[in-house]
Amino acid sequence: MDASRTQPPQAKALENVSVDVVIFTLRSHDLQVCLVRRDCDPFMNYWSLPGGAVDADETLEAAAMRLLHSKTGVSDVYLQQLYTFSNPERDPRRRVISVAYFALISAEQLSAEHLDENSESLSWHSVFNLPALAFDHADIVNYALTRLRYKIEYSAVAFELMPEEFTLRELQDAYMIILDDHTLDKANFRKKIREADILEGVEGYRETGGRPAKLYRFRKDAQLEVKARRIFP
Amino acid sequence: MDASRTQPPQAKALENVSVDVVIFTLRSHDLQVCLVRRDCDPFMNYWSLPGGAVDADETLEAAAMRLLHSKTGVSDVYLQQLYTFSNPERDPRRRVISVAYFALISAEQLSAEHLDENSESLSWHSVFNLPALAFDHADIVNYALTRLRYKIEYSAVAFELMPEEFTLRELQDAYMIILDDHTLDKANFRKKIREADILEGVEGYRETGGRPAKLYRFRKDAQLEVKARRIFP
DNA sequence: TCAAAAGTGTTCAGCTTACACCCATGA
DNA sequence: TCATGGGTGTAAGCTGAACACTTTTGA
Repeated sequence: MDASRTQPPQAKALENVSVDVVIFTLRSHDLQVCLVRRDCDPFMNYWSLPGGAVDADETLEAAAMRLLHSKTGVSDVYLQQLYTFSNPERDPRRRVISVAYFALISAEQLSAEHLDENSESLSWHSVFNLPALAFDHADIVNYALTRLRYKIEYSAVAFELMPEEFTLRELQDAYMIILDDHTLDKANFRKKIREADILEGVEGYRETGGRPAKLYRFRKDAQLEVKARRIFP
Repeated sequence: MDASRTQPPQAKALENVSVDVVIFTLRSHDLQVCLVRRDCDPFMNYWSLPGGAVDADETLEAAAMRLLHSKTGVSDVYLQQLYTFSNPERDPRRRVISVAYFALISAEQLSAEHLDENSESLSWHSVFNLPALAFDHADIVNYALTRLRYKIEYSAVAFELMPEEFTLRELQDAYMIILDDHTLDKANFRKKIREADILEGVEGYRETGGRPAKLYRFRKDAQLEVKARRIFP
């Protein structure tokens, strides 16, 4: 979407195609998406998803990755195609179909500058309390959230949102926040993770209010399987 | 794909976007896809998926439906977006991204003329024995098949491939053909279908080699839920 | 009365769910 | 020693797989 702003139309960009990216992260016990504020019409001053044009010689995924990097400073990110939106009226200026992607970034990966809360043009918003969004971007975010929730049940994508090292409680919190279901049973959750055989213990413990919690990280070799293998039965 | 052949580029068609449709049907104990033979370069004489350009004022889904109707004479069909393919080299002539859809049609819906086996330009091929396909169409078919197999496990899409009335054995055969797994247990399959509560009995029986089989049809009100509800646990 | 296919009931293993309990730490 | 949160074991219940069995037809 909105190719003209983030990247002026060039001879070498595709005319009727754009890419929008729903970038999720977990911050302060909340699932948040990256939004940018529009500085021109239509939808001036509305928040919208990061989006832009596709170069003539790049894949859609490369375009999404490029955008992601320009907005967050991060590369090497989990990125997946979501859906292609094509309502002819979705952009009032001209016909643009938008290929939506969703990305998962851990808060750890985000550098301080990109996390600056006071930025006028880019900030992170709770998916549970979104402002009015430009174009059909509210639909896109909702769909991305639905897909994330499905995916988390059978694959290990949740780890893409976790820091390098984490406790089992922190992982369970992540699941509960994403699913918006805070009733998961601790013992059963741990058993499920143990049987999936995707974690390995690391040295050290996290200080908590009570007994210190063991730290884990994602097994490197399991990480490679994330996109392919079905982790949970 | 291949916008230039099935529909000459017009001022009102999108330049860099096309739609390809993987049309599945069940015929003679086989899962088949509809293919058209190319009559010009590139990939002259290769088989390819039905595809075409998108008009400036129609959605991608409408374009896919229009194509589907022109090739099969059928409307009111199960149609779902699959994936958007964007490799810059996928069409050697120019940059075209292709939004792939998959459609499910029962053999009953297809009129005799469209089923003509001897047609030089359009015919149905077993997914288990495909010819070499033009462009990246083999990838598209494979991906569609994977998705169909997933979907059949938790939703009622298989019914889209069945005739109006059918026996439980015929339904089980459909599942086994699609999954390419001919070991499903009869009793367990029937129990699963019964518990899903999506069928209703109709008058009459199908003559078979042994005891006649009761005929069923899909419950009309359940049909509305197909796209939304998760039928199987 | 036998073959063929429809249709049903029952057992057993494995998994999920719920819940109770113990452990380690700091105040 | 008590509150807090980490960590584990187990019994009950449910689900799915395997299989044996009965029923109804035509030859």
